[in-house]
This record gives sequence, structure tokens and C-alpha cells, in this order.
Amino acid sequence: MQIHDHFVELIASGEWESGKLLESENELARKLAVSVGTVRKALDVLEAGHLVSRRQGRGTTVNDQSSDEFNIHFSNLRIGDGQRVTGTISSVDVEEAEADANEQRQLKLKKGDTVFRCVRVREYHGRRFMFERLAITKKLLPDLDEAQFSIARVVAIAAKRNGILLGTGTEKVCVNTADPEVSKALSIAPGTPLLRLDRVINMMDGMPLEWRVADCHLQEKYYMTDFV
Amino acid sequence: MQIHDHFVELIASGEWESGKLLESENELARKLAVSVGTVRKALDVLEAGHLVSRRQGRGTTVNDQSSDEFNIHFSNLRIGDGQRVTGTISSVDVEEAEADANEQRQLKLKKGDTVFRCVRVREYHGRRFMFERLAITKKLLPDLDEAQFSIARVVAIAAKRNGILLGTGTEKVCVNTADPEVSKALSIAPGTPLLRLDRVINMMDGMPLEWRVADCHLQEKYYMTDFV
DNA sequence: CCAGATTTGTTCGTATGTATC
DNA sequence: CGATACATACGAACAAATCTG
Repeated sequence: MQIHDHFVELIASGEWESGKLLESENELARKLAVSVGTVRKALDVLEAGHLVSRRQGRGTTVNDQSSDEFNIHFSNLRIGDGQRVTGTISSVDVEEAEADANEQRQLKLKKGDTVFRCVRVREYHGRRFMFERLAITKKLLPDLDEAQFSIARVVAIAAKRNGILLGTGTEKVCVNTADPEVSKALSIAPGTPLLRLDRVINMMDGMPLEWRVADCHLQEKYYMTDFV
Repeated sequence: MQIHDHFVELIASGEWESGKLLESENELARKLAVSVGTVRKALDVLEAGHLVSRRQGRGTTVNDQSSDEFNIHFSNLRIGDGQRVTGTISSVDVEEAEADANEQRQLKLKKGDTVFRCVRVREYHGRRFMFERLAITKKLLPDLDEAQFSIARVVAIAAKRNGILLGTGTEKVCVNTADPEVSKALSIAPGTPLLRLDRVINMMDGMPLEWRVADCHLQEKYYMTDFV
């Protein structure tokens, strides 16, 4: 884990930039004065966290956490044969505010901390299907401004700029019905049953960074999980 | 994987009975004429599949796949602080029939194969909350009869009797509204939005064994998944 | 198309750390 | 307190995939 954390630091600091082909396991082991097995295990953990990709005969490369391939693993929405989908953003509304009680609890903030609040609509193949409300800890992303929220994966991109690495997340799923605001945004009848996705994404140190509550009109899409 | 499969065979055949404390890694390695590292890796995979539990200083024990602790990992329904729940069965209706087209597809059956079809209602703290329809491949569980379906985990228990080990599973989640049958069974208004859980449980060789479609009136419960 | 070098994947055998009984 | 078991690490070797000239 010491070696792992060292590697995380190298990635977060930008010393290991995304796309870079790392030195071989043997070289890393020699430079860090540990066994290759130890380097291997650290890289295994990094790979499990989607931070690097490894291929026999080729080497180990650093993944870009602002890329779509990285971020799509935070979506359990799927289509057709099981491919994950996120859609694209079709409308945005941003404000900056003091965190309310819920935001303080979800993002582990103190009274008086500020958040970005963002309301967005996502569409897929030209059809609006998701109404999402985001709350993002502002102090961790000081260079983030309201103009940027129209692009997908803002948080991941801003996190990368600020040397923050995304880690785990949890999502609660339940059923909700369209209130007037949502029904208008998605052009569906009020009261339409929707899938509500309540998701928190944490940083690698375990602290939450983004809280999203999304109401989702599934249409041909479905939510899927695996049991192991 | 050869060692892993060998261990699976020992568990499925009953030679390693549940609750048994295994020989140490060193002994297993010596008897199988492989390195301890190889035994460790095989045991790691078994543990990931919930077939054994390991504790430093104590040893490795075989889990009982018919136990509640094993089966609860196929449920993503949670309550309060995040504890998984399955509830208890409050009503049952069973029939034996030739698999229809959907059942053939989901359970990878051939035309003419027979299934158990079972309609059950689950309750939690005295409140009925889930209406589930099961389809189970009959030929794999020849000793299963209709009288047994009133107990939870029938399939896991029958599978154990027949030397079958449960492996992975997938679950699709979407939104559904209560039709007359479900609304009557759960004592809720017709049209009430419900969470629909469409789940297939596979055996360790990857072949499906049970298909369940459940409509769920969540109440204070919620469905939760983790991102890694 | 092939030969050789490089890199990860897998296994081996041993040694030490640490939790449990 | 000692014996035992899993957890972690070490260093070496070979297999298999990949890349290069």
C-alpha cells in the first residue's frame, strides 16, 4: 500500500501523465528498492481502481480520469447488449451557494462551506431522459467556474486539473414520479414513474466530492448490476 | 485456475463440508505439489466468490451456500444504515411447466425442457413488499418438489443437495407499475410505481439456474450498489 | 515474415510479520 | 508463552503477448 500510495501521488501530481507508458516493473522495483512482486501488487490495485491499464508484452499505461472511458464506469445505465451509456448534456443551470443540511451530510462538509449546485438534463440519441441535480464541494475545485458545467464529466476534468483522483462511489436506486419541473424538462407527463439515482462519488482518500440525484426516464435503457 | 477448480470440485462433492476448517495453505500446497502462492491465489478466488472465508491466524473455512449469509449477497435491497435485507416468504404458488420462449432464453434451455414456476410474496417486519416470479431449471434439481418452495433460499438449498455451486448473477432494474394481481398481493393501489428487479443467478460453470422477476414496493428500503 | 528483445502473467520456494488459539 | 495459520514480501525463473528491426 505504501508503494501504491506513492504511485497515486505520482499520478495525482501529474508526474505520471495520462497515456504515459510506465517503466517496466523491474525498473520500478529496482528504483524503489522493493521486489517486483510488491510493485506488481501495487499496480494490480491501481488497475482495479481504473487508474492504469496493463497489457502483457506491452506495458502499463496511465489512464486519463477525465476521459469518457474512465467516467463511464460510474454509470450502471445500459442499452441493448449491456453497453454502458451516459448520454450528453442538453441543458444546464448553475449556482453557487452555502451547503444546506443534506449537502453537508452527503459531502461531509462543515456549516458555511460552499458548493456548486447544478441542474442538468441529459439526452441520448436526441431524446431527453435524465434530470440531474449535482452538488459539488467548491473548495476542492477552486478553479471551477459556472461556465464549464455544460460539458460532461466536469468534475472529473476539474479534479484532474487540481490533482485530485476519483476513487469509489455508491448509488442508491429507488422509484420516483415526475414532478412539474421534471416533467417539463423531460417532456413527459407529470406523475410518470422514474428511476431515481442517488449517487456520491468519492476521492481516492475516501472523502466525497460530488453528490448527484438524478431522475431517469429509462425508455429503452435499463439499470444493471452484477453479483460476484 | 486448475487448483481453484479442484477446490470447487471438493466443495461441490461434499468432501469439503461447510463449516470445515481446511488444512493449512502449506499442507494443501505440499499435497497438490504446487507452491503456497498458487494455493493462496486459488483460495483468493474462492473467497471472492463467497465459497470460503479466511482469517489470519485461524484458517480457511468452507461457507454454507444454503445459509442466509451466503444468499444475502444476491440482494442489493438495503435498509437504514446499509444492511442487506431479503425478508421472509408469506405466500407461495408453484407449478411445473414446459419453458416458454422467455424462460428458454433466460435459462438457456432447449425447447421442451421443463421449469418450476413459482409466484411468491415476500414481507419484511410483517409488511408485504415484494411480488416475485421465479423460473428454475428443473432437470438440474431433480429432487425438488413443489412443497418446498415456501422456504427462502430453496434454490440454494436444493442446489447444495445436488452438488451444484452458485456463482455469479446479474440484475436489471427498472420501473414498473402495480397491475391488479400485484396490487392485490401487496395491498397497494393499482398503478403504484414499483421497482422491478430482473435477476438471473448462474452456477459456477456460468450456466443459469434461476430467473426471477420481482416487483418491489420499497417503502423504507432502498436498492444500493457500489462503484469501484 | 521472422528473429530477437522487452514486458507483463504466472509460478516457485523461502522468509518474515502478525493475528489467533 | 509457544504453536499455528494467514498476510506480505522477496528474488528467481519461465510462459506468453507485444514490439522492433
